[in-house]
Amino acid sequence: MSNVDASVAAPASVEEFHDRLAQIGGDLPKRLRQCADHIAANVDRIAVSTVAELAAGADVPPSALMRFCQILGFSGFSEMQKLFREAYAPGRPDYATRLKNLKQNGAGSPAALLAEFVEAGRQSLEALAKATDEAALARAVALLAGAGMLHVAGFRRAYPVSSYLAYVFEKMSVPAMLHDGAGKLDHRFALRAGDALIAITFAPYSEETLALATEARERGVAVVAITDHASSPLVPLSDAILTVPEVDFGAFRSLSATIALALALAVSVGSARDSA
Amino acid sequence: MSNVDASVAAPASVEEFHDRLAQIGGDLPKRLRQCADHIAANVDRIAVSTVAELAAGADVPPSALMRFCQILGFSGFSEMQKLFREAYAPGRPDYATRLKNLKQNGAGSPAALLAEFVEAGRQSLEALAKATDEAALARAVALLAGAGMLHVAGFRRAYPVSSYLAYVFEKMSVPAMLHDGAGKLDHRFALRAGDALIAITFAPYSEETLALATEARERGVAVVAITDHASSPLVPLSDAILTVPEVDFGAFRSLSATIALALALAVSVGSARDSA
DNA sequence: CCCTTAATGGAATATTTATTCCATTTTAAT
DNA sequence: ATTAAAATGGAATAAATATTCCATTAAGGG
Repeated sequence: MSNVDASVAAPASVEEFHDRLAQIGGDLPKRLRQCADHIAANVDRIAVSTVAELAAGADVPPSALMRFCQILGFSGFSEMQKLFREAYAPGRPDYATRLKNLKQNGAGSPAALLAEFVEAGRQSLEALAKATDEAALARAVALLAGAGMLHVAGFRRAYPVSSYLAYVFEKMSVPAMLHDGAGKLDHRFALRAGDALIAITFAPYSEETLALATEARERGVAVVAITDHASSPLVPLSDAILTVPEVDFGAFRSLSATIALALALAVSVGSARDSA
Repeated sequence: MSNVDASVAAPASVEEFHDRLAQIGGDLPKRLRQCADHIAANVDRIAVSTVAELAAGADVPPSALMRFCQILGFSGFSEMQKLFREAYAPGRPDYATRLKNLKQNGAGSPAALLAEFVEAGRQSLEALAKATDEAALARAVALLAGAGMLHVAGFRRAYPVSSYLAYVFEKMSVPAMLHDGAGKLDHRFALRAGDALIAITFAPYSEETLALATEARERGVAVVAITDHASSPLVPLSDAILTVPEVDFGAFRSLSATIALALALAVSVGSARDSA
C-alpha cells in the first residue's frame, strides 16, 4: 500500500471520514476494494452494525474489514463506529417525534395537517435531489443565461412559482417579464427573437401555458419547462425540461420542492449572466 | 404490575413501540419510571447505545433497564434494539450522498446550488415542525373560519405565498381576495366588518403590508400574520401570529417551509368552513 | 405489627463481538 | 525461476455486552 501512510490519524469527523474514503481512491487490492465500496454505499449502517454484518454485506471475511478500518486510520472497527455513533444526529427523531405529537391533535386538525404537509414537503425535496437531471438543469441555465428577455408563465398552482421566479430575477437584475394573465392577456407578442420562456405547469396542465409555449416554439423562442412528469404535454414543446416530483394527497400536492428548484434555477441564471 | 400483561407480545414496529410506551403510562414504580422517561426522550439512541449507556442516562442500574425492556414485551434489550436497528431508515444517507454528489459539480454550479437550496428547504421544514405554536395555528384557523371575506396581502418575496393561499382558498370555495398590488391599489376599502386579513411579510418588512394591516386593525378587521420573527413589526398589529423559520443565505432565504404552512393553513380553514 | 409481594441493585454467568495472530496464497520485483 | 512483499482467510483469544439470579430492601395489605 504505497499511497496510504500507516501513521495517518483517524478521521475526527464524518466529513473527514468521507474525504479519507475518497482520498484512498481506486488503488486497492480486491478485498479492500470491496470493503471501500460497501462502506461508501452503506455509511448509514456503520453505527448500527457489527463487523460481521458489514463484512457479510461486503462479501469479505471480518478480518478484511478490520484491515480496512486500520487503513482509514482507525485503530479498529470500534473506533470507527464510535465516530458514527457519536455523530448520530438526534435531530431527526426529534423531528419524527414532533410530527407524531402534532398528529395527535387528531386527523384533520390544523396541527395534524401541518405535520402531513411538512413531511410531504420534506419527502418532495429529497425526491427532487435524487431525481434531478443535472445535465438538463445545466442546459436550462445555459439557455436562459444566453437569452434576452426571460418570460415566465405559470397559472393557478404554478403561479406562486412563476411569481417567485420573477421576484428572484428582479433581485438579481435579470430582465424578466411575468405573464400574470391579468385582463386575460397572454402578451404573446412580447415573445421576441432571442428571448426565452419558462413555462410552468402541472397536471391537469393549463391550456394557457401550453398555448404560450406553442407560440414561443413557433416563434423560435427557447422554452424551458418546469413540469411534473416526463410525459407532460409541455415536454414536446420544450428545449430543456425540469421535472419535479411532489408528494400528492389527491386534492393537494406539496409545492415546496418546486419552490426550491425555482430558487436554484433563478440564482444559477442570475450568476451565469453576471459573469457573462 | 397490575396493568401490564406478562404475555403481551413485543412491539413489531417503531410505531407500535411508541403506542406501547404511551399505554404503559404513569403507574410505574420509581426506577421503571425513570427508564420510561429516559427511553421516551431518547428513542433515537436505542439503536446506537449499550444497556449500560442507556441505564446510565436514566440513572438506573442495567438490571432495571432489562426489566423495563421486558415490561414492554421484549425478551430483552437486544430484541428491542434489533427493532430500532432494522427500522433505521436507509433513505437519508442516499439523500446525503446525493447532495454531496450534486455539490461536487463545483461551488456556484446549478447542481450545487440546487443541493444547497434543497437542504435549506428541508431544514426549514423541520424547523417549522418543531417551532410551530399549535395554539396560534388553531387560533388563526378559528379567526379565518369565522370571517366573511379573507383578504390576502403579501408582496415581493411574500407574493408567491399569498398567491398560493388565494389559489388554495379558491379550490376550497373559500371567499378570498388577493391584494396583488396591481395599479398600486391597496383596496383598503374592501376591508369590511367581519372580514379577516392574512398579512404576510418578512424582513425587511413591506411598508404596504404593514400599512394594510394597520388599516385593518383600525377597522376592527382581524389580522392573521405570517412572518419570520416574534419581533416582526407585524406582530403588534395582529390577532394571531404564525412565525416561520427559513434558512437564510444572506441574499436569499428558503421559502419552502412557508409554502407548506400556507397549504396547511388554507386547507384547515377550508375544512373548518365546510363543517360550519 | 407481621406477612406477603414487589422492587431493587449488583455480581456472576453467558453470549456476542472485536481483535490479533499465523499459516497460506497471491502478486510483484529482480 | 526465485525471492520478497502483500494480500488473504480463519481460528484463537480478548474484550465488551447482555442476561440471569439472588439477597436485600421497600411497599402494601390484613
